[in-house]
Amino acid sequence: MYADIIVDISHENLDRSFQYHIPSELEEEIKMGSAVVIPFGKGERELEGFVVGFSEKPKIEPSKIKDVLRLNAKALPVSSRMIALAAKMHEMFGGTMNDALSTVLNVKKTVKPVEKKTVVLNKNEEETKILIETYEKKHALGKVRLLEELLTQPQMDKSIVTGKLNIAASTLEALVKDDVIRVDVEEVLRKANNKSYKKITGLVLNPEQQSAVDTIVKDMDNGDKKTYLLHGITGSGKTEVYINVIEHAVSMGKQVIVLIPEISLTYQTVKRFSMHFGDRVSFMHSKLSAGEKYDQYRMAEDGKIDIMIGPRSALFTPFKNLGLIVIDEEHEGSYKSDNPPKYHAREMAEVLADMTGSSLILGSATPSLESYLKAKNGEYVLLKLTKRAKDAKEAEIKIIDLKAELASGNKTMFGRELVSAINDRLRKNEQVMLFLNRRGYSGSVSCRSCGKPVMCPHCSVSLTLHNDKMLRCHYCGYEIPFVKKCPECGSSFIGAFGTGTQKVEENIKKIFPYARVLRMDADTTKSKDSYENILSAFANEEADILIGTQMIVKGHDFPKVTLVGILAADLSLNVSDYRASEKTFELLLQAAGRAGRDKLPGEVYIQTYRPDHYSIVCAKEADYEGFFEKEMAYRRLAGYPPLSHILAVLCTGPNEKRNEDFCAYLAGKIKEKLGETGCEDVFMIGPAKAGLAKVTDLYRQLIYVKSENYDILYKLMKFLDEVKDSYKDKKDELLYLDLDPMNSY
DNA sequence: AGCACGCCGACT
DNA sequence: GTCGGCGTGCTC
Repeated sequence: MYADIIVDISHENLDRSFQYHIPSELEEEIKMGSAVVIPFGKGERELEGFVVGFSEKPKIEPSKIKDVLRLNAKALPVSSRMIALAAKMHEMFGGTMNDALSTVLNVKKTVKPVEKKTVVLNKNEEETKILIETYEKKHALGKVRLLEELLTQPQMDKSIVTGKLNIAASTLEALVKDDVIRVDVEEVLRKANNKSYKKITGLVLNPEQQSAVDTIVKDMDNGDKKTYLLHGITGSGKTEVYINVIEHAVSMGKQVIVLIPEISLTYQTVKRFSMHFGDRVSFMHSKLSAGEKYDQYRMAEDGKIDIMIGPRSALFTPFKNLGLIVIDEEHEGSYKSDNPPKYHAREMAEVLADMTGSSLILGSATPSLESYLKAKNGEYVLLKLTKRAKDAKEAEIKIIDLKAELASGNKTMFGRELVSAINDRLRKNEQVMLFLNRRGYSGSVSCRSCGKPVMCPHCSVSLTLHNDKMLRCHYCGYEIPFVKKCPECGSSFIGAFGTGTQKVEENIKKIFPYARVLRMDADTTKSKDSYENILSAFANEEADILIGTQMIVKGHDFPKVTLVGILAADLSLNVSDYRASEKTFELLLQAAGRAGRDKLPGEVYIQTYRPDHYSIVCAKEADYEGFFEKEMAYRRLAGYPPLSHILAVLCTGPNEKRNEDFCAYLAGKIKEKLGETGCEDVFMIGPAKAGLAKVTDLYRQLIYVKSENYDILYKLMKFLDEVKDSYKDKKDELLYLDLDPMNSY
């Protein structure tokens, strides 16, 4: 009997299985997914690997095949379901099989359990008293101290004994040896969700929520596994729907995975769910320690929890009886992985749901075009929530035309209506959120004489001015003091253009000197708890105005916020990315959703130079349907996803010329390949300098290949992955392949 | 990845 | 003459 084994080294040359002979004594134990130790290479060095298949016959000359050494005791065995999931991921999104395996096995190693040690008295009272006397005679004061303490309480934490009582380890050992005491060891699982929350029961649902729940529950009862797109406006209570459906799934003995877009949303989501499901809820994300991760993994496997919450990686929780997957804010770009395998959590969730017969709920106020299209085509069941829960009314959205403001002499960054609205809220003791999608003090710094912006020497972007008088690159972190003279022409007419959150904060403090202002962006949230601190300070009404970048718009619930100002809606609209309109629309609706979430009515001001752009007009009307139609028409015309597909081929390297040559070589290969298969409807764009032509001193060349046929692009991706090594002059050049990219390069 | 083999330059 | 540079190739 032979096993196909993947070695635990992530390298292309090793990205295949190797056949090993299974010694007869291991035949019983080795299973699909077993972690094994194998001899590898000339040096017979011992490597770890995973069994991904079995075969009766040797595929190569039998004398070359070595024996499996043993099972890898340190590693967790992987269920064959996870191996299959990894294989599917590898197949769908490229990368090495090992990358796929390590993504799926986000917990690989067993970690020593935390042990709770208790010192227990082994003798009765009389015997102990006699012992104390004899020890006193021997001047064994430590033993006396401990035994006297144990007479009052026969069981003590070892940490108290060695700590507070200051008993030496040798003293304990001696007593254990003489059978006077014993030390009991108990394994303690590190609970990630270690807080307890007030329990809530009996949610009252409005008719829309109830009907959504009923639809899903009915299908579940009938064993009908489906995917649902829950399209609910902000504040419509999607979470209540999740909770009710989860309750049903759990009552059927099923387990549930809930995906959230970001680690930062973990705390509030866990709190929400724990209030209903108590300690049957846990969470898992990359910031947990290895031990914590391992214990969450075990708790899931042992059925000690029912609900796992977390970002992308939580999808791979090893539940025995998975019945439901929920993906909240399914439109979020963060569900697509940045590093290989560049998988999309939504698509992997579909695979996993198919494999396990689980239901899948995708929830969003602004569904991705991909999902909405599928819902319209009947692939997903569309469920709508059109009313805000808790009798809250939808916020009123107003547009401020910055062109008109400028024409009438207002040169500030705040429209007059917005200023008076802020004044009004400050007077009424209500809260305001101001949103600007650019951190730092201002945008670029450029010379008024020669017109050249000050650039980062390592990346092809202009430096951003911060209020500590430093110019910083937001891509590589390079910084220099603010230059007084233009580095190009020496002119001293140099100035900063555009506005960042720091400048907004400064100006707001000037206009409203008495307002208490908080700012939240990448610069103020560097330390571990800063994120939570700022949000809780604002929630506790320790501030009147919260200024921030997009991180403030996601899912937070501040009942006292009645005014949201979007200072420059155009910032996200003007980026060169085919998703710009979609992202802007999402952002505007999400931001608008922060206003008036409770009893107080909300108001939203959108400042823009392009008041007629459809993503702004549709956001004002909260008209998702209208936006969808217009955006789909644009995508159809331009041949963009979801109607068409794109393969991004990015080449990087430290030498500009060599990198260009490498990319040109690949472009030639693409042409050859396409000519060969005779595809009419495949278009290659490029090669050309990427939008970001240089990052951290690496030059970037880009090719886009578009086609309506996903298969062709997929095959092309595999093909490029194979031929890239046939380029002879390749040195430090790297190739990145991304199918239907979520961000622009 | 990591290790061995192999074919050329400066040294005890 | 040899030691060691790292380019090349292979791993069941």
